[in-house]
Parts: sequence; structure tokens; C-alpha cells
Amino acid sequence: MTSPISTDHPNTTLRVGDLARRTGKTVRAIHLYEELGLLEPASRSRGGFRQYDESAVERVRWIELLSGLGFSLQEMKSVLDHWWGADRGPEAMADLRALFQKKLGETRDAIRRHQQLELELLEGLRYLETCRTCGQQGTTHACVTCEQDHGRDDPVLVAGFKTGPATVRPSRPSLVRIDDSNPS
Amino acid sequence: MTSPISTDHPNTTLRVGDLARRTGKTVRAIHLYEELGLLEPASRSRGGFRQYDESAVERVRWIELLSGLGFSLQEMKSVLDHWWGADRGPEAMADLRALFQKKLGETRDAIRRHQQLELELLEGLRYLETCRTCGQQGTTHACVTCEQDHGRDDPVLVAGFKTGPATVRPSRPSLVRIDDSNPS
DNA sequence: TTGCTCCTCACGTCACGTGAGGTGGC
DNA sequence: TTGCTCCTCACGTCACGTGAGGTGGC
Repeated sequence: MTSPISTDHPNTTLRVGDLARRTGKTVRAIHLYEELGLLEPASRSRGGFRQYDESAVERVRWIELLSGLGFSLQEMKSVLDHWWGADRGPEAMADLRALFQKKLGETRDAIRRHQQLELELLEGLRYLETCRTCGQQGTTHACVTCEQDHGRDDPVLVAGFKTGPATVRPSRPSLVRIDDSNPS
Repeated sequence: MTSPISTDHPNTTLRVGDLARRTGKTVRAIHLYEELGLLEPASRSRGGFRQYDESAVERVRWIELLSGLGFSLQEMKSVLDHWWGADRGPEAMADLRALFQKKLGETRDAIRRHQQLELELLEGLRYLETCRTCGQQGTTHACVTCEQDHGRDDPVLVAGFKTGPATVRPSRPSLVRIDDSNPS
């Protein structure tokens, strides 16, 4: 019961390691947020140890959220500065709404892109499924260089392999023989 | 008609700028892919200019795809090396299938995360909608510091603002007065 | 006192961005 | 010949990672 980790009573002060564990961040990341002016400890111990309260957890979660929305740490800083600066009237509110709207669009784009990637992966997996029969024909070099008809065009995921090795290996040139007949 | 851009006939050789335009990458990025062994020009001109064929476009698109799936450039290199190396038997095929399966899971996680972010943004926007009335009450500091009941708990997106400025400004301490009564 | 945590430099990494200074190609 | 593109260094950036060497705290 006497754990080496600081006890987490309500209103207990957290040390940087506690805050890191609570938020899933590293100590270094938290130091960085402080360097960039995004987060400050409530106080310091006599020895210089950072002491945080519960609001720091909320702030780090907020940073993580905005990071997921594509904000850089500098952008978060300027949002914070703008907000707590001179003017926080209705037009500042409108700025924030516009920013959220913009990020909403970008987030929806990201969802669509990832759904497209999901389809590519499923295509690639279906393609490799038909490869199993290639591998069983006793050849040493399997499906990637085979000429078997897979019933459709190569998915991008597989076509990238088939265009040959990156750094040219003179020892195996004959394996690279692909038709570039469809420049899409 | 006599454009300064290299003509793009089928089987025309592309210069690095052409490849960049075709793929939406920068010239620097393409140089980097070459440094890391992911892409080689088909040849060089007498003066040292890189000359690419159509397969380079496909390779760059493949790099972009894998990048979207969370591969580092080094990982792509090792995939490529592994593939064009000694063994490409059925077990190499199984490796690739396992990799695709893993990335499929991660991609679906990413979709879920972004859908959650979408909800957070919609929450935040709904919250700010009720703020309009706050701003109309003649106060100089609007909704962020107001005590009006918004009908629900603050969304994380808004709560992050309300925990006070990052770098402490002694000139405005009284505005920061938030209850930490729910340590979730 | 021991062991763990914390402190502050400070350099490394990843995927490029951004010039600097010079030359190729139609 | 002019203007654009290309060449190779080589340093900068972003969000941390990773020690180095030393000290605080229960």
C-alpha cells in the first residue's frame, strides 16, 4: 500500500512523473510543453521539483486533442495567448468558431483518406489471397514476379513492389520486367 | 504550346521537377527518397540531371501510400530489401499478409480516433453556439470566463482554455477561477 | 543511507524545408 | 544569351528521444 508513486488524493500535488503517467505522455514531452509556454507547474518545491494540480491533467489532454486535430504546439500557444490576451469579445469567439469549423472539415477529410487506405489494404489482402496458389507451383520466386492473372490490375500497394528494387542490384536484373502500358 | 515543362509523352523521361509535379511531392522529398535507397532515376544526363521513367511515379505513390499507413521511410526500405533479397518464398508472402493485417487494424483505429475528434469538435461548436447570448450581455470578457450554465459539462476542447493562461500573467489573476470537482 | 525521481544541459532523430553557390539544357 | 531547372552541400525545424552528470525526497 505504501507505493513509491505519489498518492493521488484529490487536491494532491502531482510531480512530473505522475502527470506523465496520468496523461500517457513522457516527462520530456511535458518539459517541452513548458518550454513552449503551454503548461506551467502550480509551484516548485524547495529543491526545484515541479508541482502540478489537477488542472494540468486537463491542459495536457487539451494539448493532445488539438495535436490530433493537426495543431502545432506553436499554434496552440498562439491560440492560448490570443484568448487570454487583450480582447476576448464576440469577434474572438467568432475566430474560435471559424477555427473549429476549419478543423472539422480537415478531420472529415482525414476520415475519408483513412477509409480509402482501408480499401487499399483490403484490395492488397485479396490480391495476396490469390497468391497462395502461385506459391504452390514449385517456383522459388513467388507471386511478386509471377505472370499469373490475378483477375484485376495490381493494387498500388502491390504494384510498388513490382517496379523493381530501389538500389539497383546487378546480380538479379532479369526479374525486373514489368509492362508500363497504363500510365493512368 | 511550346511549354517550358518537359513534354509528357508516353515513355518520355521525366526530370526531377516533372516527377515532383506529377506526384505532388517536393524535389527535396524525392532527393531524400533516393538518399534512403527507396527510388533511383533510370539514368542521368551527361550533366548529371536525374532521368526518371513512369515507374518512378508509381514508386512515389507507393511511398505515399505506405507513409499514410504509418510506415517510416526506413521501414519501407527494409520491406523493399527483404522483398528483393534472397528469399521470396511463401513465408515472405505470409509476412507481407501479416503486415497488411496489422496496418488494417491500425487504420481502423485511426478512423475511430478521428470520428471521436469529429464529435469533440461538434460538441465544441454547439457549446460556442450558446456563447452568442453571453457576448450580448455587455460584458467585456465573453463566454470563456463567464459562469453561465451551458447545459452540460465543458467539452475538453473548451475546458483546456478555461484552466487559465499558460505563462502566468499576474495582471489578470481573478479571471481564473475554475472548479476541479470532477477528477474523472 | 539506499533507491528512485527529479533537475538542467545538450545532442540525436525523422521527414523534410530552405537557402547558398554553381552549372546544365532547350 | 537569357531564364529556368537542375546540381550538391549543409544547416534549420518540429516534437520529441536519449543519455550525461548531478541532486532532491520519502
